[in-house]
Amino acid sequence: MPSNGRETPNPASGFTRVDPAVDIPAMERQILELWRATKAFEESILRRPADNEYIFYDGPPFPTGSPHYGNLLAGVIKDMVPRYWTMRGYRVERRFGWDTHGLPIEMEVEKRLGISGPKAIADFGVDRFNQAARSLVQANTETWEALTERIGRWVDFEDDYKTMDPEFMETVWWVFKQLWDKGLVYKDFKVLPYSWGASTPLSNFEANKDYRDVEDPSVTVRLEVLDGAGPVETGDYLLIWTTTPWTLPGNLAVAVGDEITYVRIPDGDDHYWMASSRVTSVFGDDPSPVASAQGAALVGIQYQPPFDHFSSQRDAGAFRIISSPDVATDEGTGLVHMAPAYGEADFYALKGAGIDAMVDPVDAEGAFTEEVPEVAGQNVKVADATLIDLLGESGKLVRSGRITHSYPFCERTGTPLIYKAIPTWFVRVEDLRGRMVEINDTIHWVPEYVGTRRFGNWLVNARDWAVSRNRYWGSCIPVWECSGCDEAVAVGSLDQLEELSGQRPNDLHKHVVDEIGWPCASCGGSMVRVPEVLDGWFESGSMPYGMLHYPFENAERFEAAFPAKFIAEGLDQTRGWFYTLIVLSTALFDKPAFENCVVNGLILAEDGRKMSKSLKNYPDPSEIFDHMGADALRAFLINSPVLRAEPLRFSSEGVAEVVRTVLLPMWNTYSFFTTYAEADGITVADLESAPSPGDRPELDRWILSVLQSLISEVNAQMEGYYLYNVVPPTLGFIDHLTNWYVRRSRRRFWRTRGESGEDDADKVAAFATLYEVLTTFIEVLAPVLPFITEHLYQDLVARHRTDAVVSVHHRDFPEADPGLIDTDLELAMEVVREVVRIGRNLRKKEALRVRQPLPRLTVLTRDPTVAEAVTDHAGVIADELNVKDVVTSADEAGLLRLSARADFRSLGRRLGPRMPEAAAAIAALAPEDLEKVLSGGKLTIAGEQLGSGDIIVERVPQEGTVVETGSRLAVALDTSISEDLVLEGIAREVISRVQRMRRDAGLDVTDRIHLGWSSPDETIRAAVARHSEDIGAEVLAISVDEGVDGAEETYAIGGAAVTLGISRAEGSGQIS
RNA sequence: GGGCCCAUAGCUCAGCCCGGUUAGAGCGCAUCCCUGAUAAGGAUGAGGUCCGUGGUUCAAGUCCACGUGGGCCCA
Repeated sequence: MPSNGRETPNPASGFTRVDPAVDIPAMERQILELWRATKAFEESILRRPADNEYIFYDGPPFPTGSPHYGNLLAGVIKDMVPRYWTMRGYRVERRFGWDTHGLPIEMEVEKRLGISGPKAIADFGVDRFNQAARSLVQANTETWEALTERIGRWVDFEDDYKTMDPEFMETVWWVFKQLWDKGLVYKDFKVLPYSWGASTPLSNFEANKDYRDVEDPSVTVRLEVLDGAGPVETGDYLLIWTTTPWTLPGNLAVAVGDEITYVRIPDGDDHYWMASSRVTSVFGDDPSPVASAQGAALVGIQYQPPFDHFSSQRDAGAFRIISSPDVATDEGTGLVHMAPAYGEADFYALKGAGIDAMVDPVDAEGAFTEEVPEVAGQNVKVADATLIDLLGESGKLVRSGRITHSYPFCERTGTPLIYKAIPTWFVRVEDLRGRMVEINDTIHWVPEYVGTRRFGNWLVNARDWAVSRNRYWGSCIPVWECSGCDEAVAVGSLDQLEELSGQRPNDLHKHVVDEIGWPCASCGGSMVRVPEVLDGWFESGSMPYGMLHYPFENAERFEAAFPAKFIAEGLDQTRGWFYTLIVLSTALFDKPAFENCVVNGLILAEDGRKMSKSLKNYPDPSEIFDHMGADALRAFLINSPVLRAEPLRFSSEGVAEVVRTVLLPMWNTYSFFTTYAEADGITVADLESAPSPGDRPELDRWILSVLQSLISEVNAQMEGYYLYNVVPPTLGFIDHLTNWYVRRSRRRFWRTRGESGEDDADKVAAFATLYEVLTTFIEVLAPVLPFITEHLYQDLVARHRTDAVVSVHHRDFPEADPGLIDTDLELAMEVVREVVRIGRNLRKKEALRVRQPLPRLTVLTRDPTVAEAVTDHAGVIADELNVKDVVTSADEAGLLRLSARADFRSLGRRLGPRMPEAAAAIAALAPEDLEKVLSGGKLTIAGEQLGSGDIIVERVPQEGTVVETGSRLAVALDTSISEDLVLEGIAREVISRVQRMRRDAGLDVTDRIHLGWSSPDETIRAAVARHSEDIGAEVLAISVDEGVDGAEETYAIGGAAVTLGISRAEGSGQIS
């Protein structure tokens, strides 16, 4: 493989002028064509050695709808990094992945089929339902492919992975079996939102979709204390309150808050306990507590439950007061009825109290079972009334009313939701927690805080993971249970399934697997698969293994390539993919699943709100592509706060800015190069014959040095995954290149070739330098701007070299050549640019246009390095600022005066409270004292010996001078304008006017003209006459004659008129 | 209710980790320059109670606490 720049050039190959006006989107579409035609992406992988892999994991998105900016952003990051490491010589495979299972897909399928809920799905047929889900997934992938390609993301859609592939699903079984064998899986109850209408638990997300204001019972119930202790006497009553009387048969405890104060209120012969702060809401304004206690003191007291159907549960610890941190006193009585089957907080409070009891007398359709015979068969909401009556009859009802409140409903069936304990499979994440935290510490997160704080905190508090879902379209929980005994088997492969059942299905979805069973090995009963499917996150967390069908295939490859070097996703994946990847990799391999993780923030619409299709508050991505192109969008996104995991307000203005500040300057430079290369007939052979960089003029060495510095900076940032630090130094480089190198070099490119050997050498050096800079710069930017860099590569490199690699993305990423870096030179040029900047500022302030030559510019400095930089570049400065002479001087008498202030940083620590006093004294120092300090002397101020390290002496211009100070120097302009200079200034004005006429006449930059002029003004006549030769040379006039003839224009210069006329000379248009 | 993040110019953001007295950039705006990159390019300028309150300190945009507003995630 040839390394960069070593391909065989076609020596005769010349360059073709490129129009500076560019249609970027059209150019990008051509590049897409080129990539397709040359299979550039596939090649970029194959040409890197297979034993030098860089592993990237692509987090699988749901194929619902079309990709939004968040997906595109993730795509850009996932493209830029692999492109970079590919250019660094690694083989970076990029297989696209699809998260094909899960609730969002099922919901979409239900919508399309017009059915809803488990009953409807069962009637429709799980097999047909799953088939519909599969078709939907396949149909939706196309828009993704189109937009992904358009943004320039190179990723393999052909060899993609899908979580619904049988191979992937088999690996998921294997993963589950690993956990099972390690004892990390268990089954328990989990309280979930439940729809009796649909006979199914819902996700929290679904449960939040339909809240309605409804009227419900509001009952206060008294529960008799059975074993009083302390201030609580036997026979006292605990007051509880609920809006769901149907949960009272399931009551197993009453909760208090440890810190809450409870009081004993007498009422007739009875005494009631409740939270002090809630007394008036129950008893009105005249409560007279006779005793009080903190909640913690009440814990353990036994009471008589509202109903006695489950009184045997007392042996399990039920019907006692327990403590719960969730008890609040903003409603109710501060004594909270606990029915663990019907409330998540209840469930955990009993667990926390060590009470292993649970009763659930409500069936799947929301009706009471025979366990509560009084209401058996009644729906819970219907049973409410009966139960309230029963409480009244038993004397337990204290108050009964109605309350209107907001309550969740089932979005699909319109029935009220209840909470209900559902058997659920868990992974023991809490056992893995410590190790997960340690493993997380080895991961490099960008930005860092996401990993160390946000994700780290999440890990420390990780709870066991509920991995089962009562759904249909997903990987199955591969557990078979015996109908007759406790036997349970986890199946981890098709081989095992075949061995057990004699069957080997080619699809592992629920409708197939549920049909498979075998006789129980211990009791001869039948082994039946449990009904649940796996959480989709379990599958995406299994992606590193599932993608390769590990361990059934690719075992060696996987082991060599795990963990991944790099992943990138949004901040919302903290609890999602990042988490499940780590849980599973820790459980299975005791390793992280990835080494570097780039986390991006959320993209908001320009108005700061979420992007919303219905609000139309953001431009369609394809609009951006059509108007400004993918490169601009990529650079905009990469350079934005989303790369720091912060939200970004998307604005197409920002994208347009990238076009203006990055793409157009690059294109302009490219156009500039090709224009003059063509005009001069520069060939590749000419470029090759240029002197080696070290022997070229300083300006060339300078820009090459700046380029090398940029290369080393970009490499450092990319190696650290700080993608957001790549664009800013690039912008700085573009400024150096266009506003200094090209501008300063222009005349070198124009000089007529062949007039002098010395000029030719300089010209070729300039062309070679600009060529090398451009062709290297595009390599640096190729990962960010894959299109424009490819275009330039094709035209500037590939065209001229017979065995060049076909794409810029196949080249090796540049590495900085320390031999070309000259920091002294870079520093000197900074000084020069500063002098020029200050000089322009001065001219502006003094209203002295640059076209008017001035006699002298003086740089005031005592720094020999600065003085040397100025002296060495006096010509450049003189040219830029149109002055006749540039000198340096250390003598600032009459121009600058000294001014002092304290160096707080060094003095503050030493002086402490005496600081303000010293600062005032320093500001008031006399010039002689300052001179003394400057020459190394010490002064006694505030009782301290202070020297040059403590006092900052600055020079400021004296009033009435044409002087301006910079950070390390001052610039003085001599503004006396002699007669000669006036004439020269006029000549420059004339040149300027003629150039404008040339442009307005549409002449080519190489066209020769005849110039005629006339003026009634003596001074102008003198000026033009004296400088006619210079004028002619500047405006490419082969004759300059008094008397106008042809197209003419009259201008005012310094209040006097001049008439100019130009005409194109015959035979012009030759090489200049 | 909890965790994390953010709040600096009209807009988008640096600066904050490690405190130092004149807070920067780009865009936009205004004024001007250049005219051989020209449907480009450049310079200069105006514009800031650094969200609020309190604290620590000789010194706070920067550190601490509390609050306000916004975001993400979780409950």
